[in-house]
Amino acid sequence: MLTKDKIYVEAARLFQEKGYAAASMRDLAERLQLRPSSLYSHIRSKEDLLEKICFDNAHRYLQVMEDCLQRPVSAAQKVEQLLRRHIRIALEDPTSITVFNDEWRHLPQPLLERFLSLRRQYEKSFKQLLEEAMQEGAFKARPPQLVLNTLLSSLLWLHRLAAKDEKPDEDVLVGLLFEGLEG
Amino acid sequence: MLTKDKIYVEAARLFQEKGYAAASMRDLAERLQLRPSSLYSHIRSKEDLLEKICFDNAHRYLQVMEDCLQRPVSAAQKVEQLLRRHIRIALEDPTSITVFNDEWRHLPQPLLERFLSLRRQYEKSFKQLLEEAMQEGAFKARPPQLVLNTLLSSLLWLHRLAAKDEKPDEDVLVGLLFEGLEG
DNA sequence: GTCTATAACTTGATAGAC
DNA sequence: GTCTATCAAGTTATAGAC
Repeated sequence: MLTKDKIYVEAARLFQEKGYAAASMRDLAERLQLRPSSLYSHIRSKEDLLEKICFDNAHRYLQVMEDCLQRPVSAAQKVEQLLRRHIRIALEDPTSITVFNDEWRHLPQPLLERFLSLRRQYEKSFKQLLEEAMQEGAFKARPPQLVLNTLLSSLLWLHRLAAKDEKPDEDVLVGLLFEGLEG
Repeated sequence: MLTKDKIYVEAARLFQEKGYAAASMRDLAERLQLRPSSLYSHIRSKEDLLEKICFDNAHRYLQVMEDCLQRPVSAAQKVEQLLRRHIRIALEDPTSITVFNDEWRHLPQPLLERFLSLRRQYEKSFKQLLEEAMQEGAFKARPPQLVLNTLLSSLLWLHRLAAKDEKPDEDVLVGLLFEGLEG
């Protein structure tokens, strides 16, 4: 694996563990068994690391959204697929949801606006899908923004289980979201 | 209001906005129209600010838990009360859930362990309540840890609405958690 | 592409006048 | 209890030898 790629992988882990602001380039260098200055032969700045991590994941989620929208199934089934893909991404690559959700606010200013724009685009598609499913009668009619926020937030804890062997069951989790506590 | 209290209030807001690590004592002083050094006539350190915010909220949630456990109602109804109290706290004092959930990891080491102990205590009570409700047949039987994490996470977005006038409806949110998307 | 050395700056916190 | 002045340590990043 290229040193550059190793740096990005380790940076994502470090940002997840300590948060972007509390993570230092010294930390990062030490984990890679390099001197801090050597990092700069591969990357331009700490902010570049955050930028790549945030935007790679933003595009990944937008790609997932596109895939799900194209499927020839009902809106409710598209939502289910979307949730399942979210769960899988969170379990396979736990840094993704964390950085995507918690650390983007540290992006420097024109990037921050671009990032928020992608995020709004994603949320807009998701909300439309929820509204469709409600019109179909598959979902109970509720304010789509509230439902969207609740759904996305409810998956946020998944990344914490990264280290543990015991992964939560995808079907049970989807069941909980679809049927609620009362099931 | 005492200067000391103003400092704590503003610190909580600042930590919520920028995160503990990215928030500087200079930021804080400026918002209070003080010189940075003046802060230290009222508080001992930046860490003290985080400590108070985290532990005050930990005790507040434990108090809410105690209140709910003592009510002479079914386990499922206790869970509902607990969720409603969580929602109200998040809407009334949006810094609470945020700092309590995101910034505690920056507590210095013996405090961190004490904090996690309180948190485990809270989660243990909550899990027991969920298990009771499942045994009563009010809730579908699912791994309690999964349900707990999903519930607590699903409320995390509430703090973002702090500024907006439009607050989400408590009943709709509780309905979504109890009945799921399909309602 | 790694290293040593260091520049330029920000951080939390203190000393001491008023 | 606020201020000015300042410190010691930590930060990102660069220069230049090898």
